[in-house]
Amino acid sequence: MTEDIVRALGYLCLGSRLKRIGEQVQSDTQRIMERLDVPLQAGQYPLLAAIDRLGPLSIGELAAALGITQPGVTRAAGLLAEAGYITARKEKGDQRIRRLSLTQEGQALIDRSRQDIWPAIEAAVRDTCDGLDGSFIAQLDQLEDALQEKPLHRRALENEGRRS
Amino acid sequence: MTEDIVRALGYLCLGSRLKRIGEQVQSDTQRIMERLDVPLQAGQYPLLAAIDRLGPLSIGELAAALGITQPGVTRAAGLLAEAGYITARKEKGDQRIRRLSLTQEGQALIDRSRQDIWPAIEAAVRDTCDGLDGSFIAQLDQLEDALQEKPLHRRALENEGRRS
DNA sequence: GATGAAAATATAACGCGTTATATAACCTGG
DNA sequence: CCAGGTTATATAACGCGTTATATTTTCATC
Repeated sequence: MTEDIVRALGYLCLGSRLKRIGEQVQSDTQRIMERLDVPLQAGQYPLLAAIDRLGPLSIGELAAALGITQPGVTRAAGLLAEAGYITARKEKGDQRIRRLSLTQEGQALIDRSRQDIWPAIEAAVRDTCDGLDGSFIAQLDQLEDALQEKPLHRRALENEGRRS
Repeated sequence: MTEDIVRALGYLCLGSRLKRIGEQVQSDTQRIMERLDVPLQAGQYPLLAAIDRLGPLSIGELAAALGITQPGVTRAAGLLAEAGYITARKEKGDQRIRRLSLTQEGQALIDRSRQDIWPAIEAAVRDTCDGLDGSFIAQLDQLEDALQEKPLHRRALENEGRRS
């Protein structure tokens, strides 16, 4: 087994490493969602959650709320609209603004998520992060090891078993 | 200023958040590299560093060393070969394997990097991470705040000034 | 020593972020 | 009241990761 260079390089590769761990978490999360029949990409949840939490938002407000760029939101919102979870209507008064709201299906999905899906994901992630301590780099090491040893989706499964 | 939803959602959005911070770090790092006239993408450094550190590697070994998938390495290696920093030659004995080595320019770039570039990047990142403490989520909050307040490239600039 | 499985790499298509730029609606000063 | 700048969104092109699959070479077995 060859050395993990990104980990070995430490501060020098912090960006690559954070992206790598983030992708791992997203991919594990996706598996939890698939098992619970959630018809979304993991990355689309924040967008829906933002509208749910803050009320109907413009594209620009969403971009600010999510910390991503406007074209990213425009595209993601297009996909979610196509899937039927949000709708856009032009703002009365300023026709440039398209205000995005949840549809009934979108709201239903959020309701179900708040009830069943989000708690499962959150518990799995919290479980993984709970034991971490020490410097930032040390915690990244531990987090990667923990995800490797028991991925989020396995933790979610075991939590589910324990609860039923 | 609207609420930062990804931060507010905490464990639930950890994947999105790690990716977001990673992209921020990469983008700041890129600016440091541009100022120092490094003709690379920040994400290409780990690949060169791996070959430098471990010697000529096959595509598969590189993928393992970097923790990314083989097609990702194939493409990145193609770009670095095109740019003249690495070469591939078929393994004597097993013609399936293409072993990647640094060219003279690649080695020169690495030498310069070890001397001047990597220390600058590493110092800026270490500077940013040094004060972090507490739980993982707490450290992520602090890291984002620190990057926001003084980006890596500004830290690198100031360090340079201090050294000269 | 041919044949079929396994291994290494390549290619294609996509996800999701980015930057740069185009378009359309709004606002403001002369 | 319109000319020009600003603002909101859309579009295009790219970066860099992924999965799925094709291709080539090797290996093992009969």
